[in-house]
Amino acid sequence: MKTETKWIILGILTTGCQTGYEIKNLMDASFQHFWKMSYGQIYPALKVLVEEGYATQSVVRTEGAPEKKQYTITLTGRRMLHRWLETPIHDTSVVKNELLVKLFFGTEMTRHQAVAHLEEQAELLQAKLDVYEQIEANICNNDESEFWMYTLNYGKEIAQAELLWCQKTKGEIKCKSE
Amino acid sequence: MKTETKWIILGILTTGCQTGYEIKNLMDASFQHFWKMSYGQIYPALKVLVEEGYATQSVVRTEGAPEKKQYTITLTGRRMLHRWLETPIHDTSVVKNELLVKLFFGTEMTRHQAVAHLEEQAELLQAKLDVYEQIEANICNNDESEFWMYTLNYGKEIAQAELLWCQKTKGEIKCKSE
DNA sequence: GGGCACATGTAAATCGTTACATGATTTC
DNA sequence: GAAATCATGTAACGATTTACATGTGCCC
Repeated sequence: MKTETKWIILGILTTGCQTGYEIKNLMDASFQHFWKMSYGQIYPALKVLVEEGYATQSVVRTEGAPEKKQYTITLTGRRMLHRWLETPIHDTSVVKNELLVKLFFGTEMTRHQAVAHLEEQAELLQAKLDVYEQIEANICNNDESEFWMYTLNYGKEIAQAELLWCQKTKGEIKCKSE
Repeated sequence: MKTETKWIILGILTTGCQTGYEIKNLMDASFQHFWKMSYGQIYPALKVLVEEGYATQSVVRTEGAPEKKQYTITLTGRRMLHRWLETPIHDTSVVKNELLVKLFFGTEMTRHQAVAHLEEQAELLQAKLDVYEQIEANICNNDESEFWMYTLNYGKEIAQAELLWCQKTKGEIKCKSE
């Protein structure tokens, strides 16, 4: 079990999410632009956290609802989380950018093709930006959302920069073909 | 074998690199900011490419140098590469940003800690930018480097945007603590 | 002789995704 | 009664990293 996965799940337990399902929802809603996880990672990680004493599990049976397993972070768990949060960030960045890879091999395609890729990417980025704007419009800017806002800002600003680069590069590629 | 890995190796074969070792070197020198690969992927991929008829292998024995295996892309290989280059880019982005994750859990650390992370990151970004500048200064701007330059520009502009965000966020975090 | 650059490769372990299995309740 | 949402989980597969094994030739 990669340690980061475990600590991130543990961290999410401090945000009000208590079940695997809720964790996955939070991931998809607020986290997906900087980290992704599947059920195949979440449920086993929760199990491990309980085994190690960093979280406790309780089964909740509500009438008129499916049974669910609530997880709560323990004191030891919180201490370990803080320890992880304090440690310096090592470059985990597993970057895979297919657009840049294909563009790198630009001499093997037509300029028209390269431009088409950039245009498609620009559209996707614009859509991403629109989503971010919508999210921002829908949250009340309270104390609890402070740190989330920083990560959202990151997403917005990087997408913006990517969009600008797309436009600029498109222009340069067209320019050179004349 | 993930198809992308194979096509990327095949693409690199068109850039003048002919051995696994050279491919790895190119990767580390020009590619590392948007895709990474280890020998454990490169050598098996080369083997597969030969098996599928997309590349040929020849063993070269030079006096006073270790034996090496040169790979050359075949006509079929080039045709398949072009086909891959033409296909639309699907979002492969496997983003893992530990800084954003830790910042997301900002309420679980001191503001001082959060700022420290941002400062450390800013330094790393500045170092990255310096490396990019140096690379740019050392290459002659000929036709062959055109597409590589675009990917380098991407790296520079995104790093720049990240740096700005670091600075801005640092300010906001400090501001709120007073 | 030590260290470095060149050069190739694999096995094991780890990590992560996908697809599947299951089943309750609610809404249309 | 169909579809959507809530809810949990795993097995198989695929991808990737890490560590190891091996050897040459050159320079100090």
